Amino acid sequence: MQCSHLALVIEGSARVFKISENGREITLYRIGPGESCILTASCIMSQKPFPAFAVSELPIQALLVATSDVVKWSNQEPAWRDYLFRLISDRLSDVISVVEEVAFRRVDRRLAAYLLQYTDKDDNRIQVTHQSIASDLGTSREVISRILKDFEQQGLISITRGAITLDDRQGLNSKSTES
Amino acid sequence: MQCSHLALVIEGSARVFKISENGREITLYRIGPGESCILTASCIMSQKPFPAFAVSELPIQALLVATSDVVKWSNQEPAWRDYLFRLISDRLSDVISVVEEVAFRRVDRRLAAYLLQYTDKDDNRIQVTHQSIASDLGTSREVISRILKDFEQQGLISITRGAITLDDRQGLNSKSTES
DNA sequence: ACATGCTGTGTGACTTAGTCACATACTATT
DNA sequence: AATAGTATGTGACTAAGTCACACAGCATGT
Repeated sequence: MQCSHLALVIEGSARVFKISENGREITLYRIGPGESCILTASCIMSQKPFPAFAVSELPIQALLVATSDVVKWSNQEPAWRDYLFRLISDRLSDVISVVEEVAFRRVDRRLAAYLLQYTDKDDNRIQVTHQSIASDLGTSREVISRILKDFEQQGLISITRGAITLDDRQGLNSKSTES
Repeated sequence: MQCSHLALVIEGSARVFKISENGREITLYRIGPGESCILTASCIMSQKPFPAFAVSELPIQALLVATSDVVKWSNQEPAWRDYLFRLISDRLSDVISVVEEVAFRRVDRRLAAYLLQYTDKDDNRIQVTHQSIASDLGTSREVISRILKDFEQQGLISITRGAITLDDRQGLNSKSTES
């Protein structure tokens, strides 16, 4: 995939992920307002192909900047250049964190952290399928289902089709951080 | 860790890696001649702390560039700026590859690929401990020892203390690529 | 030479993770 | 109510990671 434009996200969000031959996925990072698909930026500046996929999660409103302008501005505008640098650097640390997570942390802890991070603070509910959690964490659906069931039996959450409710944030939190 | 200089490697190589609480390690990428510790670059340009460790493997000869110069040149020299961009971009794809490997590929396949990549083409020998392979691939020593033993029993390699000899590159190669 | 200690490797038993093949349950549509 | 499509549950098996410890190879000093 060659990039002809750089998308500057104003509203919405997108998920950038890798996909394996057998169809498993793992999220590398997300892009929110004020950010941009830095892989695009990266492949614009270094003229290389794009090593991952991206899909929008929330409807996206974005500015499209032509590659020629991206390059031109980075020649003329220190602020723009700094913005690009910071963008790539941030993604680099994001992806390094993912490596760390996948290589070192147990799935149940990562799942607990995921739930705490993405669940609505107001109603303690999150609308997701087990499959989409699995795709985020880079594991398989069955694994997520089983751990969720475990959490439920420990009274930490309640599971319904397509949604999860957190009943004990405290407990989940200690799960996510324990040894 | 704050970075006061950017190291431009002329000779030698270094390994950049993450380390977990329990002491397990995983290599993120290596730095060779003509490259530089881009995490350093990254944290210079974005003024953030450094998210990993690096150690030299082969004795390193390097140019140290003061951070002030790094910034100044990137304002004035398009070529220097492009060099920096490409460096970070390359690291980003390196690390993304690592994510892919760890999340999706089996350890035996990764180990076979590792042996093929790092073993001396002339004498088909590589001098490494099982532990250092494990630290590279982000797994534990026992796992590596067992798979190596497996490979040995299949006649693919010979194991001696501190070194491995490849007896069947072909066979290893099909191992590393099979489904 | 031999004793000592350090580093590297082997192994069993156990837990956690991933795969495969299904069964079952919930929802929307007709 | 019947059906199709999506979501979840589960058992059985393989792969990977952990823990505890045995043992082997090599260097050192006396």
